[in-house]
Amino acid sequence: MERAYWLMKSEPDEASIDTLAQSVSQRLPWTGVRNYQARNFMRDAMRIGDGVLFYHSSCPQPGIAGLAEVASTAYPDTTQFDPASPYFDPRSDPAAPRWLHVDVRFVRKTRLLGLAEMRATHSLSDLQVLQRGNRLSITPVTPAQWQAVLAVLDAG
DNA sequence: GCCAACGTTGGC
DNA sequence: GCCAACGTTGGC
Repeated sequence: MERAYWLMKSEPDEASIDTLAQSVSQRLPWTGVRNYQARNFMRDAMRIGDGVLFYHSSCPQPGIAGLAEVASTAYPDTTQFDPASPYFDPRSDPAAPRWLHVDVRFVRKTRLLGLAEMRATHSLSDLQVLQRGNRLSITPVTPAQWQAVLAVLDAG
């Protein structure tokens, strides 16, 4: 299967591109996804080696902050069973975990490609994350969109 | 299956 | 803090 591409949102207060870069293995479990569509992308469509645009959300400067790579297939998210976790889900059955996640590996930081610039750039205008009403924390990116993002990053 | 109420996301 | 948009829940 050929390499696919994704945009994954993270709140930098929780996990930023620097968190990923500075983690021991430069690799983090993408825990906390509690949306079925986003979960299904990880479970059904992601493959090891897929490219990831690391996006900072809910922060002063939202935008793409770096590149990463899918580093595992999907496996159960342990935070769903931890009552102390904000991601605790009392309705999830340990025998059939509801929530899964992949691991993500650091590739490199980029300049911050801010949301306003993304919106102002024609070649990026069809990115799913920019579409009206989109709230998904994980969205697919086409090979053409991936190339366009890299080109815009280089141009800046 | 419908749909109103409620919760969450996330930019501004 | 506001609010648009969308997802989830649960009564019926």
